[in-house]
Amino acid sequence: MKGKNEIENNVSTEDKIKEAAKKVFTQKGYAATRTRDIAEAAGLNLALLNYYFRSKEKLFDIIMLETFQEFMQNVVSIINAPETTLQEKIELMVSRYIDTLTLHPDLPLFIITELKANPKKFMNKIGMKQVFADSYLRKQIDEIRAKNKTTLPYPVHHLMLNMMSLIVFPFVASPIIQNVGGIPSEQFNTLMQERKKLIPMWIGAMLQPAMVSQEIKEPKKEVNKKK
Amino acid sequence: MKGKNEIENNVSTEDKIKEAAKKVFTQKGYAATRTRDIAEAAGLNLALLNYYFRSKEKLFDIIMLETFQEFMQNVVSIINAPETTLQEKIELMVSRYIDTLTLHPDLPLFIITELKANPKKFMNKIGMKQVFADSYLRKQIDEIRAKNKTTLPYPVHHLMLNMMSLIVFPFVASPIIQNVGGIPSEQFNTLMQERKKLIPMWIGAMLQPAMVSQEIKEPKKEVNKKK
DNA sequence: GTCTATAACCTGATAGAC
DNA sequence: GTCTATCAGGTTATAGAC
Repeated sequence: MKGKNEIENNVSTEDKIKEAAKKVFTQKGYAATRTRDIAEAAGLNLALLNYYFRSKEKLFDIIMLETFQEFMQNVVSIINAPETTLQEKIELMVSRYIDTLTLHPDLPLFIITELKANPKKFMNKIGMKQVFADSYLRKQIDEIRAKNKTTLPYPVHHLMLNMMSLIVFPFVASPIIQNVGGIPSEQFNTLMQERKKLIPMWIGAMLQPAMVSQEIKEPKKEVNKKK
Repeated sequence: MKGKNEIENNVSTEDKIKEAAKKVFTQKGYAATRTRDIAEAAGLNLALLNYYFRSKEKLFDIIMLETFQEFMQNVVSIINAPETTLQEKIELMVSRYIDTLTLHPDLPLFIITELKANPKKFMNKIGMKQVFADSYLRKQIDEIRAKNKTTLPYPVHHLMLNMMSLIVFPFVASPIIQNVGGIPSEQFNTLMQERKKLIPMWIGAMLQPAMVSQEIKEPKKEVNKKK
């Protein structure tokens, strides 16, 4: 169907459109992008979009699904590898996520926004309800807790949530960090590189049962406070 | 100008519009909301919007500014109180933020999205470049570090970022947590209540210099792993 | 398959009656 | 101040030439 006898610019029109669509959609969101933007970004005519994909919405759905799966796939494979230690898993996840998101910083905000705008639409098509609960990672954490003969003073899922928070939130909040905080994007990337080493360390600390009793040591204030 | 001699439903039309606008805008974002939605939510006519505020955009700008300031104000007052200890500040911030966001879970995503869509527009009007760097909280952290005669193995601003991540990210990601993770909103709120106690604990652990050396204790794997 | 021109529709904004 | 009716502009989708 493609690559007849012309030299072809290597990539099919359909893929050009998808590529451009992904770029514009992830950057501006569904509602704010006009099909014209996509056509322009692809260096193509508007009518082509409707020729290849029937409508803006249909095109969007494809992009959305692919993007989301790509995003999750990353974790799933790491999280379920039986040959890596817990420590390695954590380091791998942090590192790979930070690299991916440094290249595609718009991804998380895009996925979250569109999933929120249309939960029912994508809920079903995303067949992964209990990614974390069923994972090998989860099993390893449980093992450690058993081995150490201690119980974490909180449900385990907080840990996963914390890890994702520490990794993903800075990217999501980068409009604030960069514009309000006045940090240029170059410095932001450095910050995230630092976190590759720091986040596993922090997560490790959260796994320590001893941690519970630790209090912040600081000079006592003498001022009376209302309470 | 209002409340002439009619019984008046207590709240002025202008405020009805603002209230409805805030609700719809924060829920769907600027691009996806139609002025008709706002009018309907306010139980009023479309033309009224343009009568009171000149355009959709002008109305939006007002909402956006107010919302953002409200959001930041919360921190600033806590962060700069000289009479509370560091520990108290952290507990207060966590607790107050979680309460606010439980009531208005859309706020962070809204602010981030719109700030990203139009950085230049709001950058100037938001007069708070270095909220954290200049804060009393920052000063207290520095004091502790001096007192303990240790240096944290990372720049301090990570700490603030971590705290915001642990608090705010779950709300931002709630579309994923609730729809993909299959956690109902009631259970989500419980989760966040738990975190009121947990986050200060975790942040405390991050402040411990000893933390650095802690490694995760787990059974060693014998499997060869590629590297 | 790709383009131009245009139709069909939607949305923000206004005119004008009350 | 509030409403109904309508306009003006922009956006998606299609018809039809090449």
